[in-house]
Amino acid sequence: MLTEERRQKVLEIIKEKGFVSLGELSLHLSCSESTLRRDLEYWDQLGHIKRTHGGAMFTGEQLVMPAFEERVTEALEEKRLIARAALDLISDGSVILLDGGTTTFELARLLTGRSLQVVTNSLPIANGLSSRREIDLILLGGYIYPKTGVALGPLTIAQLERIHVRQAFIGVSGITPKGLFNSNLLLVETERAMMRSADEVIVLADHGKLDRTALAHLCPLGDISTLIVDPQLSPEQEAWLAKAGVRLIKTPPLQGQEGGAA
Amino acid sequence: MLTEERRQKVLEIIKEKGFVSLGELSLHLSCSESTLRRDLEYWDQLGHIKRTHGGAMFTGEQLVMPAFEERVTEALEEKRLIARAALDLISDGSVILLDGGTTTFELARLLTGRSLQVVTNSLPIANGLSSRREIDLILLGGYIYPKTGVALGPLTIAQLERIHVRQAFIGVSGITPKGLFNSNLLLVETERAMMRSADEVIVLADHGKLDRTALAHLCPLGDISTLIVDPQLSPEQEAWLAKAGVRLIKTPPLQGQEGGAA
DNA sequence: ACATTCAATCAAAATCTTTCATATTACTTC
DNA sequence: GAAGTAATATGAAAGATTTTGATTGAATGT
Repeated sequence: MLTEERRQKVLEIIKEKGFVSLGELSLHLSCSESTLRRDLEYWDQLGHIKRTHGGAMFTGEQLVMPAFEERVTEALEEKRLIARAALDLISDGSVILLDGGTTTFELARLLTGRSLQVVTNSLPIANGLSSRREIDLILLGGYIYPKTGVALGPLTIAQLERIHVRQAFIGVSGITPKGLFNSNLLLVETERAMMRSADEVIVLADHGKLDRTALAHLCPLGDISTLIVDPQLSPEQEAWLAKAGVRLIKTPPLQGQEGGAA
Repeated sequence: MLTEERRQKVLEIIKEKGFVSLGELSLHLSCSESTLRRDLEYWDQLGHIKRTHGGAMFTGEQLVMPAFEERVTEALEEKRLIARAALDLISDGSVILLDGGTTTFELARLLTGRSLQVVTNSLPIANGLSSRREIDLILLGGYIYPKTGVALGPLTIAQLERIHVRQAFIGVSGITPKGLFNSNLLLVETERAMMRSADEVIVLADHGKLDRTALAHLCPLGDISTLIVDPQLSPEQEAWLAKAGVRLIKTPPLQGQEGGAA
């Protein structure tokens, strides 16, 4: 097999799977791991993939999985449905803000083709949207938190003070009757600034986030306009959300659920 | 068989299969490998195929990669040498600013392993550096110019006013005795702000940029501290650069790259 | 602390480029 | 139309490059 041909196959596999390990690659292609490493290096240089310890992930041409956390695949279908529900709230030509996070990332993927102004502090989202001509992208700068690739801190907050958006879509780690939580103190500072900049605050969360807390308290429940969640939440949870005056949007139940078709 | 006829067959086979090796080609056509190589060379020149080690691949109708990645390979070796020369100017632990552009991108690539604070308005650079733990990354936000993925405009400028860096590395489209040029008006505004934020302004350019102008005038020559360029510039060019008081750093010539010559 | 995984290096194999002599084609001239 | 000449195409060989798989010590993640 020709060098180029093999490289194409390598890229194809990575593109298909999102992430591969070296061992997995060498199952498909008969050549040494050294060679595969070199191929990964090659595509990495061209920016189509990103090498990681143990393998590589696709980052090229399209909206891609965030290069950051592996939680992405967790509850993926639910996140997609939540993102789709969020999409329905967005009208053409408006200005929205997208927080970092896996669910907002899913939402970003769905925005293609819509004429919008999108503000975000998330590197993966900016990445995916940057080549879309139909979308005006405004990136929030600041200190980049390496773990998730979002901009945080005083610079980000200062920039938010000069920006006003119709809707802000926020992801959180936990929701309890006490309010919303996220895992990082700087992050919640930044998210508070986002909320101040928005007419409407829409929180995206799967039911797993309910009744869970995290390190940093973001705000009381009353500060948000809308919560979009999948329908698998308990009646009690629904009750205290209603009591706090949160507008609750439940996604339709999973249709093709069951059995992760291999 | 006529030459033309054989060449057509060669192209046809490549188009059909996508990839072919030389051996495979010579099964279908009875002539020497030398001749087939010349045929591949012929079609390669016309852009219908791309020669590779061991054979060739069809490219006639394939889509081309976006502008950014394409330009990367142009004068790549020179850019790398320029980037390497720039690297020598950076001391560990310092704060640098990287403009967008292909040469600064090469520089960013070389930064891995150095403990630095890096400020950039370039999405591709931020991408590459975001997971490096040894590097503190500060991203400049703003309107993202889709063509090159850099942040521009008033938001970016406002953010730069709150930042101070030791060295700013800037890429330009043209350099003449009249000064520096770039292709985008918003971009030069932003770059001026970068220059204001830096103690030292270092411009990276290959010799092809000399004596070329572009749409937007950035600044007179006197405003920059240092120009790093490959050594293929004319004596006149060197003269007017010296006259303007620009510190000129020439990279070593391409061929004579010392180092690990075995 | 451990087991992986990585980057760097090396030698062998494959392939490439260059060069040259020969064969073929095209063109000129008579 | 035939012979001679220039231009191009071909095949083969030598030396330079590239690719590859294996091996090493270093770096990384649990």
